[in-house]
Amino acid sequence: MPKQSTLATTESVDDYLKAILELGGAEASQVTTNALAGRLGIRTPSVTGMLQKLALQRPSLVVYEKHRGVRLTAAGKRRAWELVRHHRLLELFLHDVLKYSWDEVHEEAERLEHFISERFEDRVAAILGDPEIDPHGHVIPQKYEAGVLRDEVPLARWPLGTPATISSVSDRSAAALRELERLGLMPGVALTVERRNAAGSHSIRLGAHTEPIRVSSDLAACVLVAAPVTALS
Amino acid sequence: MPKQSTLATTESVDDYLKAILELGGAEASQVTTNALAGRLGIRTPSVTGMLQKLALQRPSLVVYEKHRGVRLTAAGKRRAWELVRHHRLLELFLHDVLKYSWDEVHEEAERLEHFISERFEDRVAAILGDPEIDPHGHVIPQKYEAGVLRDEVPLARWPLGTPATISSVSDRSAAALRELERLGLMPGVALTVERRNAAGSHSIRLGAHTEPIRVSSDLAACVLVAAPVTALS
DNA sequence: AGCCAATATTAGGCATACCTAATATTACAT
DNA sequence: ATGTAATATTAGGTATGCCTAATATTGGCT
Repeated sequence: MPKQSTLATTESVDDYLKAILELGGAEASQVTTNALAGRLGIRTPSVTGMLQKLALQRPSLVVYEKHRGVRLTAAGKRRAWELVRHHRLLELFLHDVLKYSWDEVHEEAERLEHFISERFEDRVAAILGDPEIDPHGHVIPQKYEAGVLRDEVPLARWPLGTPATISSVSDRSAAALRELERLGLMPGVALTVERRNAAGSHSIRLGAHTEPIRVSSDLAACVLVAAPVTALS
Repeated sequence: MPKQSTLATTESVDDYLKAILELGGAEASQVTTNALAGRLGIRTPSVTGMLQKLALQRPSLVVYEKHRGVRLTAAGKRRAWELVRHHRLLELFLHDVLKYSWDEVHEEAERLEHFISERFEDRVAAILGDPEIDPHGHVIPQKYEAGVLRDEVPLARWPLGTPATISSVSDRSAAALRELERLGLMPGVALTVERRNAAGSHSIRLGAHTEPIRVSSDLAACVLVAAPVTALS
């Protein structure tokens, strides 16, 4: 049986761990107190206090350097990835089985992810056929494993005129998700960025359409793209 | 839109409300501090403190009488019945959709009942076809309504020789549920109590079986029965 | 090097929900 | 009516997780 996270964590601790994982990104950069406070919607003294507490625990979930930021330990990463897996499985389950729309699933998954058992996780995964992708195109980590990284970049950095496929979209803003759906900007969709203006607005041509659509910089910021998958790969 | 409970309650408060509802029974008897402490697994000073706090809230969830016990107010009953509905819907959902066995569902439902949204509740009810009964034979209250009472009595009080049908079984002991299943003592099953001995053990004949089975008093305590439903009713 | 705004920490506090120890009340038996 | 065991409350405490106010530190600009 693969070794798994055995520490009991509270909801708040879980939220900190996930936030550190997400803010730290692929390189697991140190995450600042201010960034965490912003992400979690709480004050910086509260963040400092919690990080100091977490750093003192044994085994420790974080490595905390005063004024310099925080990183997850191996144990912290395991729990954080477990929560990400729970979250993404729940999102897919809410969408495919309970027929939620894709802009409704995030909030409910954010709440439930802390409370489901391993049994529940396994049953949901079994019913969904051990899926690899959630409704927003995010990779669902394998059980007991860290997430994998994909060659996806923000739409804002994709070269003009070069074909791309939408890899994933952020699940954090329900309003943004509704607008993305309305415009047809969903995972798997092929597109080409034709123009960007000074304000960051994008002119984008979708698939076989001839008329480009206008996408605001805020909305573009929610989209990650990748090179199209060729038939040979 | 039916008026619903608008107070935000914590998990602990929810647990108190449900415990008071269940211990108070059909007549909504006053529930003692000691009974609540036993049911919730905490000390009596903690119960006293919480009941005093709940009684002071506006609108109040309980009516508390020092040394005499506690009852739910209308608002307290509404929230308590809502949790019962959540619990029973979740149990059926875990059983029918996620393929949990009937002895596994209680613990998971006990945890999740606090956190599901109204949306989740509605989707689950829709998928299950607005069911009326949970896997243990308990009535699932209608949304926004109190539970209904049925003419069911403990097996220990059913007259000898009189045909009965199992109405519901307690969901609190997983071991008891496994034993009940092994013996075939499940909701809907017809039976006749042939004999009781001084220790409370029952000799029971099931359905068309000719050989009676032996049921301990503890196990019998988990079973509620009713007169068989005739073809005319 | 010095200034200053932003970031971050420290100190003290509040609310929630439980604990133990000490004390008060109740109800039952005699 | 009295005694006593069980029930229940009061008083003070701990842990968790957030808050504000005051203070310290950092990094960028001049």
